[in-house]
Amino acid sequence: MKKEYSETEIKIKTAAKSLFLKKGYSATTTRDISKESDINLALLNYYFTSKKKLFEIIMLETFYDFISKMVEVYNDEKSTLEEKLKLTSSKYIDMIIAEPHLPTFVVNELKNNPSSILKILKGQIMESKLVDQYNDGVKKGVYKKIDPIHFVTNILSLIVFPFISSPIIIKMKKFNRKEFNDMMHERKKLIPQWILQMIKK
Amino acid sequence: MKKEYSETEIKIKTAAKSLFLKKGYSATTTRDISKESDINLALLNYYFTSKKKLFEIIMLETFYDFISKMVEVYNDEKSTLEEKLKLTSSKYIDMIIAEPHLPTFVVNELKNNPSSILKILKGQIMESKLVDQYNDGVKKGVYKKIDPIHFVTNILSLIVFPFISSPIIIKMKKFNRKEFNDMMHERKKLIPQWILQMIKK
DNA sequence: TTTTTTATTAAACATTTGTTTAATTCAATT
DNA sequence: AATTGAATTAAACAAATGTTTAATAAAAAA
Repeated sequence: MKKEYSETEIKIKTAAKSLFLKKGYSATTTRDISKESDINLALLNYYFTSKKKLFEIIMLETFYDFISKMVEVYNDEKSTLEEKLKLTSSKYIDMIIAEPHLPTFVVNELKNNPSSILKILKGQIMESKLVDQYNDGVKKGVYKKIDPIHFVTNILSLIVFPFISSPIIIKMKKFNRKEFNDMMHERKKLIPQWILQMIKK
Repeated sequence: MKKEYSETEIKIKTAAKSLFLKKGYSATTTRDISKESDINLALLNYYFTSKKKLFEIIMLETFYDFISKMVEVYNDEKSTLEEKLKLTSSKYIDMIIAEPHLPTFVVNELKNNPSSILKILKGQIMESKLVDQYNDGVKKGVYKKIDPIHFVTNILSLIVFPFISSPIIIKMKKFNRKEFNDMMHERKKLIPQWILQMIKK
């Protein structure tokens, strides 16, 4: 599964990831990548065969990082449902602030290439500890009886979508980047509260 | 503001919109458009000067449709806050089911071209009747005192994001397209309820 | 040291792509 | 019917782009 990459390969991958995330697959040229990584153009094909292959490697790694961050938290045995909500919000918001292009990139590749990406995604979410805990709450009569897919969907929506629509928010509130990020940090606390209110009877 | 388009211009625009929405700007070629619209390649430049100009026209029209649907409902004088929530959910979900590529398209162009798109967006949302009604509720002590930007953001997040992440949802639940759409229809009722629970004290 | 393999480079190649040209057809006007 | 201007077409052009080649440099193995 893992592969050891040489120094040049890492240089290429790093530059390519940055460009693919920022501009997407089609708008990124191999010459862009060679320039950004400061390697000779031919080395891209020498090491990665083709632009497409290189892209697929990066895409899979990126998507894997994105999903596994969620899966880990959702399947933690010790934490409560509320703690899981807090940790997920916090981790994701930090991750996306550090890499603002991540959501649109993932979203686009989901659309263009759903099958290959989604191999990663087995039952790790709908059969997670978090969903169990939610279902327990339903049985105990403290949570409303709604298909947990809505619960899972809503968490991700409230966390991720604001980043995707950041230009709108920034415009509407006349924010600068810092003020926008502050708003996102604020949501780390708010989202878990909101989610709990949504599911409570 | 408005322009009368000839039959051929409409054929070009229709095909171009469909392709730009599906594949994005860079991945759509002028030859794709000429083929799909069944017009001669040179006519694209004859009528629209360049691929870029054509794209900008389509992008602005599309974005305008997307936003104005929200602005209209939000500024309706007669309806209550709850009615506005219901109507927005319902209208948007129907719109996106009919044009599933819309959200990712808007999202991408927001990222690539925020300034030109957002000219459309003045204070029509943050100074809307809906936000007034929310602020009234806060004053009356029935709603929690939180910056209304969160309120507005959450509405759009819960409506739009599930479509963007549809491949994930479909995979997790082993849905087909119809079952996914049914889930979205279900959310027309649920989202207004959730939003109200989120803001209530 | 010599040989062999691996890494790197500049240049070339073949397509693709956006755009333009120049000729032709069509429609409206005189 | 003749003329004018707009609409349409096939072909060509120039630039961009992904990939390959063939030569050279560097590193590893003998």
